[in-house]
Amino acid sequence: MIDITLPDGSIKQVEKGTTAMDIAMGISEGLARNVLAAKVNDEVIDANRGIDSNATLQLLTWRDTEGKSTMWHSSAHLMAEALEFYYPGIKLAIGPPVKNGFYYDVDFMDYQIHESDLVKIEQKMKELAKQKNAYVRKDMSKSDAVAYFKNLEDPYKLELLEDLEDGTITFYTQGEFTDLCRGPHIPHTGFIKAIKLTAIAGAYWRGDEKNKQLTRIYGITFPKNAELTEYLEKVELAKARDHRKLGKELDLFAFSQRVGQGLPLWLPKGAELRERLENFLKRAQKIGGYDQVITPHIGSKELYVCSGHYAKYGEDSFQPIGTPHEGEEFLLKPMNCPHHCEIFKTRPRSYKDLPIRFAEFGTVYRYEQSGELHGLTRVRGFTQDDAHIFCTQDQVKDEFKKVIDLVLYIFKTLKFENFKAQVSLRDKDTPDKYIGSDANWDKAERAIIEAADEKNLPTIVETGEAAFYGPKLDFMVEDALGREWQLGTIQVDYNLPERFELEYTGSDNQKHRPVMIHRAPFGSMERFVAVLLEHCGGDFPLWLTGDQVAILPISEKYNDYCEKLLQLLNNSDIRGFVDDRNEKVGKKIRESELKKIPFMLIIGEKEVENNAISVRQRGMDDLGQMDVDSFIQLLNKAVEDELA
RNA sequence: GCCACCGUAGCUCAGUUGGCAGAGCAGAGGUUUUGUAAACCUCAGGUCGCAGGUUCGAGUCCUGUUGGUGGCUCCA
Repeated sequence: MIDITLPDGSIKQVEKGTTAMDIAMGISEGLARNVLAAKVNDEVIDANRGIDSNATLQLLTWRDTEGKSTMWHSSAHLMAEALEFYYPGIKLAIGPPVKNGFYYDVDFMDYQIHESDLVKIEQKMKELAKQKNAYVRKDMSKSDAVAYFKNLEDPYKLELLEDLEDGTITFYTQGEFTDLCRGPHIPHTGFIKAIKLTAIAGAYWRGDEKNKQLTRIYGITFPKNAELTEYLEKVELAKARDHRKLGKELDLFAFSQRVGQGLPLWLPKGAELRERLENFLKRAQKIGGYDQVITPHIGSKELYVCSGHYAKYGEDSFQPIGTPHEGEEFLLKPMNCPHHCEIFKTRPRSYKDLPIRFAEFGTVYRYEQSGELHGLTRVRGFTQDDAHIFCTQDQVKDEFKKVIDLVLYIFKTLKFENFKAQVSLRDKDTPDKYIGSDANWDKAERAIIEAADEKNLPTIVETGEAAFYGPKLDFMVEDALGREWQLGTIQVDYNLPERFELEYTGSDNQKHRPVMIHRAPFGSMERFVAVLLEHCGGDFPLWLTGDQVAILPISEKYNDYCEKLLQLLNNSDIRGFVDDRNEKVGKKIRESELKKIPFMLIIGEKEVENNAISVRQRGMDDLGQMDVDSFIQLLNKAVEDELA
C-alpha cells in the first residue's frame, strides 16, 4: 500500500499502481468525468498511469492551467489525426499547447491547404472526438523510434529524436494516429467537445528562418460548446478595443500609403493627447533632476560607426543619406544615445556634476521588416521618451532604482497593473552577438538584478534577450489580443562610454569613465499610446483625455448660456466644447458617448432658469443638476486624485 | 523578408453561376427647436487598391504589384 496526499492534506491509502483516475472515481463519479490529467509530486502525468510510491496528488481538470494545456496538447494530436486522414503522407513537426489553444507545424509537401479547408478538418476532428479514443502511452527504444520515422520518411521527428536519450522515448496513440510524444494526455478524445481551428500561418522549422517554412495551424478546444461561444465572444470584444480601430474612431492617428508604411500621422487629437503625456513625464523628470536636450534627426555615419551600431545594424537599416558634392554620409537617427554622448563631451565633467541626466523626446527611424509592422506598436518612425544618465560606478544602482520608481509611478498613474518586469541577460554561449568585456557585462547584470531585488520588483529572467551592448530591465504589457509588448526599458551600458571615451574628473583628480543608463519609461510614444488605448478601451483618464466635457444645448435657444459655461470651464483649465449642431439631445449624447467624452452637460430651460447644469457621466445615467462651481471642483479634484 | 488571407463611397459593409456598382452612417441643402444612446425630406459622393491578361462583356476569373490583417523570423 502507498500513501497519496491530496491537496486538502488528507491521505488516502491505496494499492501500488493505482491511477489518479481510480482515486477520482473513489471520490465521485462526477469528478472522475472531469479529470483530464494528474499532478503527482509536481509532475503532470496521464490520469490513467499507475502511481508506484507515496506521493502528493492533484487531480487536474479544465479549471487548472495544466489541465487546459493537457487537453490542448491532446487536441493537437487529434488535429494531426484529422490532417493525416485528408492529407496522407504529410510530415508532422511539432504540436504543442500554447496560451490560448494549440498548434501543429506540418510540412504539407505537395498539398495546397487553404483557410477554407479548416472547416472540414474541424468536422473530422469532431467525428474522431466522438469515438472517445483513448490516448495510449507506449515506451519505445530509440532504435525502434528511429526506424519508425525512417519508414514514414519524417525528417522532423528524426531530428527531434536526435536530442532524446534512449529509454526516455514514449509514443502516444489515439485512434489511427501515433506520435512521438512525452505526454501527458487526457484519457480519451471524448473530452474534446468544442473545436475551432483559428488560423493558418507559416512557421520556420525550429524557429530558424534558414530552415524550411512549415504550415502552422492554430486551434482551440473546449469541453463545452458554451465555452467556445464565450471565448469567441471575448475575442470579438477584444477586437473592439484594438488601438487601430479606436485610433480611427477617436481621430487620433492615421497612416497613408503615400507617406509610407509604418510611418504614423498624428492627427490633432492624437497629437494633443501625446503632448499631455509628454508634459506629464517632463514634469516628473524635472523633479527627478533630468535636463531636457534636443538633437537632430540625422547624424554622421561616423557617429554610429563609433557607437558600434553601424557594424551591428548598418546593413539592415535605412541606408546612409549622401550629400551631393562632398560625398558625406549621414544616417537617419535610429537612437539618441550617440548624440547624448556628444553632449556629455561638450565640456570637461567633474564627479561633482554627476549624475547627469539628459532627456529628449527623440524621434528615431528604424527599418523594420514589412511583415512586422503593426499599427502603432511596431512602426518605422517613432519617438522615444529617451534619457541617458551618466554616473559613477557607485551611483549606478541608486540611479537604476530611481528609474524603476519613475516607471512604476507612470504605470500606477495610468493603471497598468498587469505588467511583467523582465530582466534580459546575455547568452554566454553566443558571445559574438554582444560587444564589451565580460567584466563589464557582469557588473551591469549584477547592478540590474540587485536594483530590482532591492525595489522588491518581481522579475522574470530571460537569457539571451539582452541588447548587444548591455543587459536590460524591460516592462512588458499585453495588448487587447493578449500579445505582449515591451514598453518601459532600463539598460545599463559600460560600452558606449568606452567607445566615446567619456570621462569625468574624480575627487582624486584622475580621469574616470562614467557608466551610462539608457531608459525610456514609456518606451515609445507610439507604442505606449497604442497599448494605453487598448488598456482603457478609449476611456482615457480625465487628466489625459481630449475633451473632458461636452456641453449639449437642448435647443439653439440655450447656445449663449452654453458658451458662457464653456468660458467658465476653460478658465478653470477644463477642456470641452459646445455641441451646438441642429440635432436632438439624444443624438448628441450618443455621439459624446461614442467619442468617449467623460462628462456631458445637458442644458435646457430648467438649467438656464436655475443657473445650473445637468450632468451626465460617460457610461452612466443622469447624475442630476448641480451648480457650475461644484462641477468644476469635482473635476479638478478628480484630476488631482488621478495624478496623485 | 517568409506563409496565408483581405482590399467596393470619408467610415462600416452588401454585391448570386462573369451581364447597367448598392445600403446605412458621415457630408451638403432644406424642414424641425428638440430633455438623457440615432428626427424627417432632398442631393451629392466610385477608374471596385494599382498595372496587365482572359472574355462579346471583369468588382467577380488569371498574372504581377502595392497596402492591410493573422502568424513566423527580426526588434539598437
